Amino acid sequence: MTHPKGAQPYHHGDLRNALLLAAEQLLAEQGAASLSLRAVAKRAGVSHAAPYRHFRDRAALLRALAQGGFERLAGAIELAAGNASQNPEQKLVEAGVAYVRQAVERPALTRLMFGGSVMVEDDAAYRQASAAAFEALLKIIGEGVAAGVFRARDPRELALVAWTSMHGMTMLMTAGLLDSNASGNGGIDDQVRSIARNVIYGLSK
Amino acid sequence: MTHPKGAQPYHHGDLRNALLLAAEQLLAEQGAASLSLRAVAKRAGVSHAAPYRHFRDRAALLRALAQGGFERLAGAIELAAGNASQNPEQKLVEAGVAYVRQAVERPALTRLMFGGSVMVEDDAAYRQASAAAFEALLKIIGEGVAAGVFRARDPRELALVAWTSMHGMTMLMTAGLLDSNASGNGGIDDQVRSIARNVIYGLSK
DNA sequence: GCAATTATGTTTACACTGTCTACACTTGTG
DNA sequence: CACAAGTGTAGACAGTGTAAACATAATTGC
Repeated sequence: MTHPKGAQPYHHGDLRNALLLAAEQLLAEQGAASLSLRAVAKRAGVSHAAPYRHFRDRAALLRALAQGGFERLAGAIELAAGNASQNPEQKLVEAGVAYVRQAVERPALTRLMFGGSVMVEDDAAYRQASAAAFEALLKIIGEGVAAGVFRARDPRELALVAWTSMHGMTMLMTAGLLDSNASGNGGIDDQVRSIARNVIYGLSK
Repeated sequence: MTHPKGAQPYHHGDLRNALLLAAEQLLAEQGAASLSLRAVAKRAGVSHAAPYRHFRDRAALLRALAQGGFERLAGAIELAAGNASQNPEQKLVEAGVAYVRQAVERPALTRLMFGGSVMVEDDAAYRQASAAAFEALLKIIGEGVAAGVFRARDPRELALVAWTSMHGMTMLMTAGLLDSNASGNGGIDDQVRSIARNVIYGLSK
């Protein structure tokens, strides 16, 4: 530590995380398209080329951001399923609520995660993070099938149905094509529960 | 027409459409993020500022592209529903197949349409085009409810369920998180049919 | 017919972006 | 304590969106 107090140290100390934090803020403020690496550097109080010591390029930064989002998502699903009752149906519904809620709270991050513009290369950590979210869901379904609550089918098939529904709702909401703020925040949750139950019980008579 | 033959006329004649066409090609080739207005202009054989005579800015071009996508989507749904048998369930399934197929054929356009980065302002034509796609779906469901095939609920509620499922599948596929090319093109259709039927009949026993 | 107006393209210019290279400082290691 | 590796800075470059000034073609009013 040679820097006199009051002056900024030449080395930031934790720039990588500081950049991710700044980037997440800017992402939420103005969306991914207009998120400039230079603005991220400026917000972190660092020169415009400094990020290149921690991320190969802009895409790598965005990928790291998305990866963090998947980790939080998987955590939220597992937490919700754990808190819900033992009833697999209810677990599934609450997992869906957690999924959508998590996404709607961070629409820009969600669109980044699922937008497809990131990740084209097979970033291993990235794929693993997104797979973990699906596995959490798969576990709930598997238990439900074992308990005889859900139809005796390949849990992967049923999990896919649940996932696509919740994911579709998420995407439509973050795209602004669904009233994501219909009658407050509880409104979203109820909307998700309604859809989830309809998926569970089916559309047909 | 003062231009000698062999030379390009000063006025293009149909530049707006030429720009949209060029943009759609570039979109498919390299995605929306790196779609530059200048590249579009170059492909249309025109100077880099010419597009500004037809689109206020880059976003306006993208919005026009997305709007066209919605119109095609609505058309594909209606066509599929019309071709299917009178059975509302089957109509619904085939509408889903059309929806997903249309999207998977143009992944970049689809992500543009539903990516949320476009359209923030209430572009009336845009909203109308996207609403038309939903109305086509609503009609199928309404007929099914009237025929007693689907449960006696608000058709909007049921349509929402169907929409979210199909849309979720679409988004996961175009993001590369689902095997969109699992065993050829028929593979997609079958996957959609499987999910659609599961939604119709429900997950629970 | 033909001038005036409007529509449509071009050129030039500017600020901003991602990224590269050369350099400076700091920190650890022999 | 030298020196190598790691981390941050400064400057440069090509490419971007967009605005302004200008050029040309098409249209309109007489």
